[in-house]
Amino acid sequence: MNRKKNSITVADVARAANVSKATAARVLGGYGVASESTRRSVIEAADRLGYQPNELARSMSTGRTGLIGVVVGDIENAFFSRAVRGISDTARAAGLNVVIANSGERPEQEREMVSVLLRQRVAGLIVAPTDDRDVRHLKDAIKAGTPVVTLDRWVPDLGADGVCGGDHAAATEVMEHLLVNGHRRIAYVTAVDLTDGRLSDLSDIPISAVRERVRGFMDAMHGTGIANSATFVRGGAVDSRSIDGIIDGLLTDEQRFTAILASDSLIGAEIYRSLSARGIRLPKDMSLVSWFDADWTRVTSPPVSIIDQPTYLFGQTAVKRLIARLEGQAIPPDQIVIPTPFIARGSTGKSRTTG
Amino acid sequence: MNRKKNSITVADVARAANVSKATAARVLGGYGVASESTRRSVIEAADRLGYQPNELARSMSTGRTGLIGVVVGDIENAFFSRAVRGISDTARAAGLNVVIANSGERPEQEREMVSVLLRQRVAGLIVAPTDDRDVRHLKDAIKAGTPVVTLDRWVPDLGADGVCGGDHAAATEVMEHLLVNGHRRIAYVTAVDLTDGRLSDLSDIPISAVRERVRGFMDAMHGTGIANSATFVRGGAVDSRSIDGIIDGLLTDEQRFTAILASDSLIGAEIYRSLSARGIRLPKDMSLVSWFDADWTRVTSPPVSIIDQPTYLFGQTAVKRLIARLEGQAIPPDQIVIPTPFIARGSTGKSRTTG
DNA sequence: TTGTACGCGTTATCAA
DNA sequence: TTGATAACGCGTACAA
Repeated sequence: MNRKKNSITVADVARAANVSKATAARVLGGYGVASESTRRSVIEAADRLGYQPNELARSMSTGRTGLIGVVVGDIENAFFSRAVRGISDTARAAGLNVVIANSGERPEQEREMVSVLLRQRVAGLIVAPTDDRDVRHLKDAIKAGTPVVTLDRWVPDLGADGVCGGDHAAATEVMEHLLVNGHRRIAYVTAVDLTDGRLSDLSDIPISAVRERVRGFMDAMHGTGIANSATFVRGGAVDSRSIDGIIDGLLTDEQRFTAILASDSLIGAEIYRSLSARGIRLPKDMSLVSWFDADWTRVTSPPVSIIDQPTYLFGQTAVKRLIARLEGQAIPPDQIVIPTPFIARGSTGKSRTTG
Repeated sequence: MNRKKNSITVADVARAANVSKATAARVLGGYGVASESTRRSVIEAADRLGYQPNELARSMSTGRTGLIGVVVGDIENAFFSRAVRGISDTARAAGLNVVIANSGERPEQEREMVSVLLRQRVAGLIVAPTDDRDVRHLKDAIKAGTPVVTLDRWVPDLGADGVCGGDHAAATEVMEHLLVNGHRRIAYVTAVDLTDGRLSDLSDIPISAVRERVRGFMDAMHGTGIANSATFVRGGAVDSRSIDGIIDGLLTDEQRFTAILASDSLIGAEIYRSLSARGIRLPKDMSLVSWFDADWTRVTSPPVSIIDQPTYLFGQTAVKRLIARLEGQAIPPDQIVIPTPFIARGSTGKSRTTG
């Protein structure tokens, strides 16, 4: 066993302070009792030697790591990085440390990351599950005693708490706004991979957040007597190229679309860019609404109407719930819905066909 | 000692497979030798019981964690989150895991986070140091055998490798562009806290990246015979309010400023917004350049000229260097400079005073 | 108030 | 090819 670094241990400190290992451990660990004099000499010896407690050994001994694992879809997405900030700040304040991992919105990688974190013996997990139908790894974690809180997404039969936005309500709110302004041909654009880019059934959408929004979208459409609203949903919006393709499709469609809903701010930005490049003016030629209050939505002309998702709060709430679980609260798992209000800005106006 | 979760251990697997602990450990750990038959029965027992190796115990035994610690200024800043992505991807590919922490650009918190990571026994550290003059914690880490690579910033006497942008060169390039276009009254806006918001000496800037840019900025100004260029540097740009104040100051200054350099993309976005709100037109009334190719710079009208910092590459490079250190390469620590080219877009044009 | 001795789950050494 | 057994650094009954 070739130890690489030989860091200072309690034994070293004990020796230097002429006390037993146990005594040194007690004052350094801040538990048990010790006389003022020995306490002083131990502490003196400790920072003379530059003692740094070994958190690994401590965890082995106590059985708890004080670590919480977080698996997000993409840390580069401000949606998630802000949530991570909320998680970190709140966890830190509670004396917990945070380990972050990316799933890249890929189920295999999500499973892999969860496994890594479990082997690291995290006390609990916060995960934004990539696919509703593929959550056995999360169920296993829960069964093995590691509480899980889902972030931004809700998986009913998982048995975990979930913190999500009010997706159906937000979609309804946006649609009301658009319908009142005379819009009827409205498209919903998402990154979700749909067969052929088109939606055949709601259950094809494996992420509850998106599914609920689309459900709200379609409910509203049906309410106005539009039957084929499923054809107004476009999937596969994953990069500039695919989004250019979708925009081209929408612009040349026999349905003369007057408004677009972007399922997240990355898609929103690409749509904005694509429309600008094609000389489409907002809101005159087209209205645009994006989920998430991203920086870019405030500097465009006109600024872009958004659904405000307070993801810092999402994260904060998720941690609080997780901590409650860690403390042994045995209430049934449930869904915590955080309101995500629609904020109208300049990118939405009256439909050109009526206004 | 109340163990909370009693996970399956090698001992359990060994018992189930009717072999000794040592044998089970060998096949599960993938080291040593074992006959094909025992290997099979051990593996069968392992995944029948759902064995998950305890990484903590493994680390205790081997003395290495396979963890690398990262301390960034703010994970919410796309500059850093992209770097973190570069770090994660590269580290993961090398079989290392990543623990991320925020310093909030505050020295105390940076020290605290480094300490936390060290206690976690990370194999190495990647840090964006908040203050050049306050790096004893990093020196201590290095001395104790944990290699450090600084990110985006270079601290000469630290004895650590550093991955940075070509800050002086980029500033020079931008300034050439602006000077050629007739600009002379150019302001540099940074978040760095300067006494009274004004710069008295370059050494007041505790972050090499900013210092080098300002140095390039002032060199170029001096080159045109402008002596008091230090007064063109404005500090304390930390939020909307302070930036509004700075913009107001610049617009009413007796120097009729025609161009502004934003030290990062958060500042850039706020400046853009502040200028727009005041009816200042780009580039007619004012030219603007921002560091970092943030999303928002591409959707404004006109799009904003930037200095492109490939921070994914920064992160990737930092990890590679760190791994080289972990493998024991004993070359002297040095600075790795990554080019950060100026990309002219619509926000920079001829100075109104000459054009 | 202090010290002894064992356990946590692994790896690694050395005999068998 | 296997199995006992001692580390690793810390917490913690229990005894002194």
